[in-house]
Amino acid sequence: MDQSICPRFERAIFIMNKRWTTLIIFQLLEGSQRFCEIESTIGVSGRVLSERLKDLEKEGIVKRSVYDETPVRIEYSLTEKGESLKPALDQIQIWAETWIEPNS
Amino acid sequence: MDQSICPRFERAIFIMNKRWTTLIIFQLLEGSQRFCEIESTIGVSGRVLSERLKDLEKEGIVKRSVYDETPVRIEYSLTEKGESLKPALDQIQIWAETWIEPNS
DNA sequence: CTATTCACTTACTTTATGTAAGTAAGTATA
DNA sequence: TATACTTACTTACATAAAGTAAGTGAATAG
Repeated sequence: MDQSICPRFERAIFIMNKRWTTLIIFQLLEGSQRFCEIESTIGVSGRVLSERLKDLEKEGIVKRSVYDETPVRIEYSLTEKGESLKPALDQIQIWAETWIEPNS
Repeated sequence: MDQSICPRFERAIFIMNKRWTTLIIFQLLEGSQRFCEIESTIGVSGRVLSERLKDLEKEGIVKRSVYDETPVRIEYSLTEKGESLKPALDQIQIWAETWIEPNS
């Protein structure tokens, strides 16, 4: 490589640029959700969702909470680090509203 | 699917969430660049770069300009639609500066 | 000539994702 | 008391996407 890109930015992109990740975070910005809710809302397969949620937990972006009811309830939510991605996703939303046609 | 995500946002994510796309756009925000410059700066393979530039051209985000010099010079730059992704990428950069450690 | 550069393309390998079935723990129904 | 059903996954296998490396054609340098 000749020059190089800011390594923090590159790492941020590395995290967010995996398929489904941004959509999962976007979904969790609405509030905490269960596995099958995320699965059915965004249309990701369970196999990949499970993988992504683990990655995001490791990155400290998502928190997994187990509620010991019967039956047990497991909810995923954003940490502070995750919540603070909101301005970035908001900007993508603004861009989309301006530049993406509703029918494409 | 139970509910559904805003289709414009989903489409925006569909475009941007392919591997390398965001990095290519980020790179072109610096100014127009040649194929091999992008290739060597971000470390993407020629095979994928070629594919992505074509996709981004179709989306109206990137413009390909041929300068008929000897040897011919081909430069890629952002259209207005592409440039207007800057605020979104800026927000990712801000997030990265706050939340990503330099050594990870 | 021969070598080299640029902007790609092609062929082949490796990795990522999708699909579908399976599992374990518990609840509800017949 | 079976049987079926739900949730939150995991596993096995098939397909799609990306990486690697070599090749192409046009031009220019030595």
